Amino acid sequence: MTDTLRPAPQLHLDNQVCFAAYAVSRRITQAYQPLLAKLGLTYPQYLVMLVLWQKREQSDDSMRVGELCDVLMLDTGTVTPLLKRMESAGLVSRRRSDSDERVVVVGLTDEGIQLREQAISLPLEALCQLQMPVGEALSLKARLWDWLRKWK
Amino acid sequence: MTDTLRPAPQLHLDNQVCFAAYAVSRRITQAYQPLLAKLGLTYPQYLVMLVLWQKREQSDDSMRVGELCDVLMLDTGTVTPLLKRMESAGLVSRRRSDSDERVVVVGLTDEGIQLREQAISLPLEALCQLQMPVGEALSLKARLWDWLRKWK
DNA sequence: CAAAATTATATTGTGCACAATTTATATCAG
DNA sequence: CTGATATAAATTGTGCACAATATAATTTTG
Repeated sequence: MTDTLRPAPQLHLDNQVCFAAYAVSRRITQAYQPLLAKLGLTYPQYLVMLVLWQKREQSDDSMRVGELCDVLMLDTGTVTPLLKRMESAGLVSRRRSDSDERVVVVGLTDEGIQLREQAISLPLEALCQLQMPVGEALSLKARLWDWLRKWK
Repeated sequence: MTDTLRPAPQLHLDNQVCFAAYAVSRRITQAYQPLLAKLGLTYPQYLVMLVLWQKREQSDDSMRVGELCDVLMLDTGTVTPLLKRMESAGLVSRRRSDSDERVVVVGLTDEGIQLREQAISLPLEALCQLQMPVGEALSLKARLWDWLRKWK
């Protein structure tokens, strides 16, 4: 047995930004999970739908895989299989671009568009689930987006 | 083709607390990853080491699997295989408790204790990696822990 | 004390995350 | 026009996360 270690507060769990962010993120995702299950979506799949629904508000829901990766800050190794599962589920379509055969364009199916109706109330329901006041959510959101803009 | 959708700002990606938290968490983990690779640790493995190192500052680094799950807010399906990999790597030991055969007690090996030396400077290096001032880190940390205490 | 309920961990199966590599297409330099 | 370079996705492999279930030991109850 080695001696007791000299305290190093910077290594204590409750002094870690990293763990706090990780725990908060998982906790929020957990609140969404049962709500999303009703729509047959996983959490990352929901994020893809958010992006495509938002794009469609401008009459165009098509998007390159690479754009999706950029917006969600995920890589193709995550996104490609994710989109394939969503395609099998009938929510999105995937096709090669005509102008550039390297590019794959993703779009919503009718079913994918319809699903938005059931998602409209979801963000608010998630806050309820967490017993988290809307003001608190807005303020934490602002703080985290500030951080992302500066250090992503 | 269906019509353009009526805008629903609550479904826009940049209005989601959930996505902001998820992106921040992954971004911070990414900063740690190359530093941890030098120590042969993954990020969740590092968190386990933090907990055990901290416990050892009080002369006792043994901990039940269930305690580890509680502290890290993870379930056994995540932690059990994680600990097995760490055991194979020679960082921790796992043994059944004598007093209660259901319980598995985890402890640090000598190698696991030694590894702390190389981790001492890691939190600061991660902030450097992110170009994130210490003050900013402290303040974000405080904010996230506040949230966890209230809504975990 | 024996059956029932509880507790602690492990197992199984699905779906991310992401590094590293591969495949295919497009662009550029000479 | 052709070889070199760059770009876009897909593939491969490892390690989480977590729901659901299983296994096994302990405690509680009648």
